[in-house]
Amino acid sequence: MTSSTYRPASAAEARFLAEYDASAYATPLVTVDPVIVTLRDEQLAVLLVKREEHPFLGSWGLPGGFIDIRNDADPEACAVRKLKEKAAFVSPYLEQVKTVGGRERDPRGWSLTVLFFALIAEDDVPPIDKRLAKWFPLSALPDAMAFDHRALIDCAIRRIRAKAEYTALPAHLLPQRFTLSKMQRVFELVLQRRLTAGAFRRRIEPLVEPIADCFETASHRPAQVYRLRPDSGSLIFEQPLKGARRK
Amino acid sequence: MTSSTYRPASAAEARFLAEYDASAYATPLVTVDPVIVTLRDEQLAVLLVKREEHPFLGSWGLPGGFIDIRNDADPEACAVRKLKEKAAFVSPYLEQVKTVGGRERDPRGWSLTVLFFALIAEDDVPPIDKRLAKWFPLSALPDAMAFDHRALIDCAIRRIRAKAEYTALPAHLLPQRFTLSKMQRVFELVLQRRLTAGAFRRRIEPLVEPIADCFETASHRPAQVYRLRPDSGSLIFEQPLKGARRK
DNA sequence: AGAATAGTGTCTGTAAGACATTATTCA
DNA sequence: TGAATAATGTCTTACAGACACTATTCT
Repeated sequence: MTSSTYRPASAAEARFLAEYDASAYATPLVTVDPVIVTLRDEQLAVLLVKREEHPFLGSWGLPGGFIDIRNDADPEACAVRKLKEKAAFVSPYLEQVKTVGGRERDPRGWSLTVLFFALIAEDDVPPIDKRLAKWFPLSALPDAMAFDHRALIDCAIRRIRAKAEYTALPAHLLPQRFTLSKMQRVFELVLQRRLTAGAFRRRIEPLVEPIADCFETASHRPAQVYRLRPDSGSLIFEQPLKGARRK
Repeated sequence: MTSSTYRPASAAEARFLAEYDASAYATPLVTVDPVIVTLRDEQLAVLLVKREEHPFLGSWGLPGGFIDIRNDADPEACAVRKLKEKAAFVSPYLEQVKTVGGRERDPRGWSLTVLFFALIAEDDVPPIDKRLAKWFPLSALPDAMAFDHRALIDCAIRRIRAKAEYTALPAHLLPQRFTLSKMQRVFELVLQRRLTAGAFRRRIEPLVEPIADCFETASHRPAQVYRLRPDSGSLIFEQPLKGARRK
């Protein structure tokens, strides 16, 4: 299958392309693996599916799979499709991490996988079919997982934690409306350390805007409800976080 | 070709693997493209090769190519092989950027490429066959390039520039021994702005060590020669650079 | 001596962390 | 009134950028 919109530069090139047979060469198996991350019970959790096919039949693994060159426009589209097939996620934040591959990572042969992570707010998590998929907190991942998926998860989580130091990435784990206390808690869970409220607010304030007359009320002072500023774009801070608070 | 070291979990899985034919499914074309970067005449420059095959015959493109699943252990090994095939680079710094793919980027069909960049010191650049390959300064890249290689170069350069803000990545563009002034100049060229000597030295000093009694001499005060500290590892700074100097 | 670059010392501004204090609600 | 959390104000510290000043060599 050759591309349709491309205009060959010469008759010789057109002939070459007409005769080109991509299947004549041995290529790697190519998959996409999304690490779908949310917060559950104050813990980072990832969605795993139970494999219904060989190899690793019955093991837990990432909800990924082969790129379908007929239907996927690009790797991102493939990742979105995988997310849709497992559950009707509402356009979560999706980011490519890296590509890993080699001769040994898949017993079916030389394989390459494009690793993504997706962040989704706890409130936006759709119900899942518990026979097929399950949320695992990071602290209680299954012992034996399919392929190198355990290493892939570690890699994606490292990336998320690293970016939380100098961007507002964890904001994508929050619902659209949130209080700054909730937001701080999410950052603390991702960063695995306590932050001080003053510094956190100063840092995050330029990226959020209060929703007028909207407060979250409880048996204490009501909390202003915020949303991300529509123009806050990449959510990058000038300064990385420095330390942790002592108490 | 299935992996040899894997031990199937069951007889059924062993049977499945024995009968698995990876070539039965349509897979993308899979390539690796390294953006080889050095400094020439006070400018960032990339190595391009003239394509000797269709498509884009005669155009300049990145010195990449197909993954050879027989000989390449993983994508990094493939990138190293590509670098070796074009010139005997001495183990340059190599980093994966991202993977791009889709239906339209290669007229031969749905293709995926794993993008890398390599950094190499001007002094370590081996001589190249000028009929096959050529260094292009970033400011004077060829107008029409093969595939989406122009966009790939832009992407790799953006990554290098971004990391120069919070890591000592540009150090890999220096020879093993260098003066701090030379180092500062390299950072300035990568960052495209002037830096102040005081702040730069404070920042970089923990990552380098002076070589005893080794000075670079000229018609002015001799400059201490430094090398990277062997333990400086990932070369990450606590603080990102903030601004530029005025004059 | 003067040119040229290497290298240092110090001031200032900015922003982070610490922490005490005030604010507001409900039980 | 007290518990609980929200939100603010201020002090201290760390470090980047500015910039003047000293150091050392060669011509």
